[in-house]
Amino acid sequence: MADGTPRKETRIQAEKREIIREAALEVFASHGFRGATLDQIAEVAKLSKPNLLYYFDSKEAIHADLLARLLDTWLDPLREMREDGDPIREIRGYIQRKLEAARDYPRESRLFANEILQGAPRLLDELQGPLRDLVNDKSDLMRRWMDDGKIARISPHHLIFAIWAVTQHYADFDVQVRAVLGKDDEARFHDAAETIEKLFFSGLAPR
Amino acid sequence: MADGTPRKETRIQAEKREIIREAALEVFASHGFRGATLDQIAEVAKLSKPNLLYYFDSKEAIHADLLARLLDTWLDPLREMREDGDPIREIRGYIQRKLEAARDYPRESRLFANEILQGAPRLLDELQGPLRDLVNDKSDLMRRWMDDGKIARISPHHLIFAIWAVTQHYADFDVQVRAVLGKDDEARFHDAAETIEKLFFSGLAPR
DNA sequence: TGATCTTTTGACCATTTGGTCAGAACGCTA
DNA sequence: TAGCGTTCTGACCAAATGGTCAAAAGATCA
Repeated sequence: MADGTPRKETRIQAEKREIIREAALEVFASHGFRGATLDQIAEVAKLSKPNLLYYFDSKEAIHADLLARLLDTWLDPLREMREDGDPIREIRGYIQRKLEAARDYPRESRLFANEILQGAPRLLDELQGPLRDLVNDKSDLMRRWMDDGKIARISPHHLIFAIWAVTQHYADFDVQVRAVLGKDDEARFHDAAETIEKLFFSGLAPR
Repeated sequence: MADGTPRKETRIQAEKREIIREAALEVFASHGFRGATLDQIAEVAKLSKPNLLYYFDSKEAIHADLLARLLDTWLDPLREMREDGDPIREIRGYIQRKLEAARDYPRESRLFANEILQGAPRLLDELQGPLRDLVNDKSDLMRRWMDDGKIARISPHHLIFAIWAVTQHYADFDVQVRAVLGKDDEARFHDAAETIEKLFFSGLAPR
């Protein structure tokens, strides 16, 4: 087998690569790409540094691997928003899924946030391509709901931004949220859901 | 003058330190603390690296200086929220000021975001002290407004988080916003203001 | 103008860090 | 179990980076 075709991934390769991804996610999410070191990742993964580099070509390669897997996970909650079904329920469901993602996958959220903050050097194409297309698609959908008088008329793009912002905030700015609410406010995601719900659907104006 | 008292800052010192702050803000905001290098800062400031270190003791010291100046600027818009005056107007005004800050001082916003994302290692005390106190104070104020039926009943803490999230999003996630809206949507801050306004005060439910 | 204090610089240093490599250890299967 | 491909490691390297220092250059003012 002298051709360039990589032979099938062995069991050990699959396992170790997964261990490395897990460790790298941990480290990249809390220190950013530049802030993370291979030594740290190796330590968390309990592997030697050369061993890391046996499974991935470079630090960049590990990071790229994580990002590549991230975007789909990231967009799935929005993809699930369906044309049929009650508009208010659909939007509420989307907010809920996004908030759950922030609660259950904060490291992924921070990895993403770190990347965007630095100008998305390794993700720009994805943003301008698949992300943009999906958002435009769902914006059209929401506009139809508005035309039918099912929801208030508002900029769909900025509504989506608002949903991203308020949900991801609880993952990305978790330290700040905790600092304000007190160390471990276990109810914070529940309270957040309730508040966002009221805010987004009824607004602040008194009844 | 052999005592430890630092003698008065000279004109040149004041000027150069300001130039360095400006350059460092630029670099730290776009690369984070670890990602930024003294060489980059020196280049932007058009000074030699040893010259930088003549004005600031270390990379840490420059960063600390920026952060120290940041928090006040950061909290001022919230401080301005007054008990007298119409509640809805006061909250609207706060949102507006925050959005203007995101538009006019995106680097400061990103510097802050970078810091929080990494767990706020150099800012935690400020968050748990002054920030927390101010938020609690304004939360009490809002609760009084709710008791008086002036605004809908909602968690004041999470309302404040929501305001932070949706406004800072336009600074911190600017690349993503641009990627979705198209390269240079000059109206994005105007549209954002309008959308947030409608969302927060009337909500999505159809009239 | 000269003396003194401030500012600037080039050369240099130690550490950190991403990455390489030769060979040893391991594990699968004929 | 022998043989061979896979996995792993210690030693090592070059570049990047934060920081130092002695001395030169520039201000300042009596």
